[in-house]
Amino acid sequence: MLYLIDGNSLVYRAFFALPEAIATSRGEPTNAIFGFASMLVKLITDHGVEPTVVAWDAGSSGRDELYDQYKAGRRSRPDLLREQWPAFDPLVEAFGYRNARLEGYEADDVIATLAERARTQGIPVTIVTGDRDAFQLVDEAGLVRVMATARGITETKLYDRDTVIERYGIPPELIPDFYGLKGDTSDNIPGIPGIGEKTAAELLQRFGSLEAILDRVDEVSGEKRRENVRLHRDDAVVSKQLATMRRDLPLELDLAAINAGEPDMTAIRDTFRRFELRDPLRRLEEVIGEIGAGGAPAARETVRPRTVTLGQLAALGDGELAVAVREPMVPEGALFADSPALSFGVATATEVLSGEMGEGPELVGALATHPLVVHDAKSLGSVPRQLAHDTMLGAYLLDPARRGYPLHELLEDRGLAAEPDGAPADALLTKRLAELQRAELAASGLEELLREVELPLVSVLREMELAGVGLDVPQLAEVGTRVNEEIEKLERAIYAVAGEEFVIGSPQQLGAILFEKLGLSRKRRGKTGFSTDARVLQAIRSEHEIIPMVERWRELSTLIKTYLEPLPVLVDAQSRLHTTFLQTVAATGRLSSTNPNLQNIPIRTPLGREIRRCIVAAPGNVLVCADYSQIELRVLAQIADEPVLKQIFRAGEDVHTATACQVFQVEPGEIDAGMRSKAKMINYGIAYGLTDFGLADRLQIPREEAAVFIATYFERFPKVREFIDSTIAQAIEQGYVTTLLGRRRPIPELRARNRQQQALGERLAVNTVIQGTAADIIKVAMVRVHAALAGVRSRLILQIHDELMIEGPAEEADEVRSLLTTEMVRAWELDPPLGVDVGVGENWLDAK
DNA sequence: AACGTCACG
DNA sequence: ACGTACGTGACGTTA
Repeated sequence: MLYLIDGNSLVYRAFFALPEAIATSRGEPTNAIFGFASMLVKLITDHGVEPTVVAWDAGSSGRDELYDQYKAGRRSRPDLLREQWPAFDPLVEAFGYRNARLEGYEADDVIATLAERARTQGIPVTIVTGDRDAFQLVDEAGLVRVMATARGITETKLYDRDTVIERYGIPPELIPDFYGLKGDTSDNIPGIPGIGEKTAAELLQRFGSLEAILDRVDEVSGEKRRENVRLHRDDAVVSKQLATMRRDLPLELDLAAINAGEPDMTAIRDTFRRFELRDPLRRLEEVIGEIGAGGAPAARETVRPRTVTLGQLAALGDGELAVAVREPMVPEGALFADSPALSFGVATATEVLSGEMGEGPELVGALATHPLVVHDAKSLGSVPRQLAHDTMLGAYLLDPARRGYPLHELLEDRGLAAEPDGAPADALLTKRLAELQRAELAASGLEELLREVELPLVSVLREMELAGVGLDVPQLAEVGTRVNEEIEKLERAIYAVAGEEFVIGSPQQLGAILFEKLGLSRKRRGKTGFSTDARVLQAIRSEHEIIPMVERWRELSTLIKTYLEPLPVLVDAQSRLHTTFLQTVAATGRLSSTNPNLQNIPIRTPLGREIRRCIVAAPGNVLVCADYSQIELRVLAQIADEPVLKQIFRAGEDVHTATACQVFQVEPGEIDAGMRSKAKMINYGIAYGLTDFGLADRLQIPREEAAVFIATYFERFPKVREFIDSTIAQAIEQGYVTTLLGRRRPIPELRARNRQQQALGERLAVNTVIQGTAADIIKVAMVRVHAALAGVRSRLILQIHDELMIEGPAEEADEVRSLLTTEMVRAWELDPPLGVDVGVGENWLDAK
């Protein structure tokens, strides 16, 4: 395997990722050197010593002529990095690797040229870079792969053709088209405004290339978007050229003659000691010692699958199978046909089968008689009726706070496999992973939660995603027009008052205007400067006329950019929006919603409510919306067994008003809206681990006063204090907390040495029990409601944490209303019972 | 990629 | 002395 390393990319990345404080004892900066050396060491640790070329930029880029703004936005290489620059060439040579550069060209063109030559000579290549453009070099035959830097500096992810498609939704050869559309701000590649990653991928899937999009611009959906494409077509074409790597540089370098580096340990030691890189040197000496002792990397098990057709699967009987797919496989020439092809793998008890086919649902259909084990069953498009185990859900229940659950990461953690391989191998490994998980789930008491709640929920969620929710596009467009007009006026007014034009959306530039130029009061500060967030602006509102305008601009531009512009583009032919519910993201057990997020549709401001009014039922249908009333506080009352709080709910009183009476020690008649809202803040604050400081800040009162409120709260509701204390004690003892249904969340923060982290751990422990229990309850309710809807046409379409939305024929509304209430209340039968408020309407606003 | 900001529960 | 209320997702800017 030949390694081609983009030196510039890695060095820049190391420089920006690592603190400037990394330096020699003489004060010479070494953060980039340290980072780059660490990466080289990591490569040897993971893959041994291999033939390696490191490419570098040299001289001015020929692209300057193509686009004069190219990289104009990039600041000249900071001095701290410039000082480190001379170290890299000798470092590379010490490892026994080759440096390569060509005057007038960038490192990525050198890499592209070498990768192309290697490919034609049949030499397998791994490109190591942080530059996303390089994905265009990945080839179909698997000869050229890209190892891209991930988080931190030594974490990497290996991309082959399938993983590029998984990540971007497009094959490698369309990467230049992709950046031509989307642009790349860090390289000053303009692209087309309003087109981000998702839109670029969608358009390319549909049209096949940038040129096809430009030719057939009339077919692009969305008026504004069409206009943008027409207006910026030249930018897009130039951007694509900028993003296209040159593969034909006149480089004098014979790849076949490059041997595995022979690390010159004397030179390496000298260099590492010179820059005081003790840790990387120690790691390198360890690994070189091992390799020298003959420790070759362990050979990977090869799977030899039997090739079958979909029809032949029927002959498999009815035992449990593990299934995996790789998608979408792009057929040669026919780019992204309507039904993307899949390659699949099936692992039975005794053998592994593989095949190719059209769609996930067909595969699920062919295997209908089998209990199936899958990783992320919802992503198959059709959820198996007999979903026996889902390794993604299993991993989530075992450790719900992980960043993500990619199959290969889980496998790697257990030493099962590492690099991308194929669907048959995935199927076999999914099966093994499932066996390991089953034992652990049983040991942790999580089996029932998986079997009775999370697995049945998968198909419910999939149906909700497919059903979608209606959007009144013309109405939304009308709101958008009004908002756009107002925002333009505001911008002119803001510039006039500020005395100059600036980027209002840049907190940095806004801060400079407000705090430096206009001298307004500074409140809180963050990592990069003084905060300009909504609470700060509110506090200094009366200091200058610019503030209310900026506040309004913020509100409007958020609503425009997050809802008014993107939503209409996402609707299907029936004008419906289809979200994706994520079941393994929230550490507390909640669901989340993405692409679009339908769990954060506005409601709090008048303009927000206008947007919510645009979420509508189909003609003849109505929306039935039911939400649990104060579910988290009821959960708290129940788990804490707090008699006064329970009595408030039993009596059907308004809990915030009642709390206000208790905390402020007055009669119910004396509570005004302000007191109620303060009590509300205290009620929810308690569940989140509020401090006197935090309450004081939010209520704009002295800290002492806030402390009195909190103390009074705990006097009146003493069992809440006991619940909090015992929950924290238990979390410290066990290392985790559990919810009503036994869902677990480990709280490693409690074991941290720093007190801040510990305090965070305490808040997480308490909040997770409450929020997680509420999440358990509504998940149970969803499964029950879904079952209860079997005989009618109405369907569940949304969940918003404590609220369920059903759409159906108007004549079913009464029946659905009562069924919904009943099942939601029954999800956890307690005393006093859960409260549910339900409403019906043709749009979301009216249904609440 | 990280940060700041803001939409929701 | 230090930070200060939990859980999400989306967007724009900047390094």
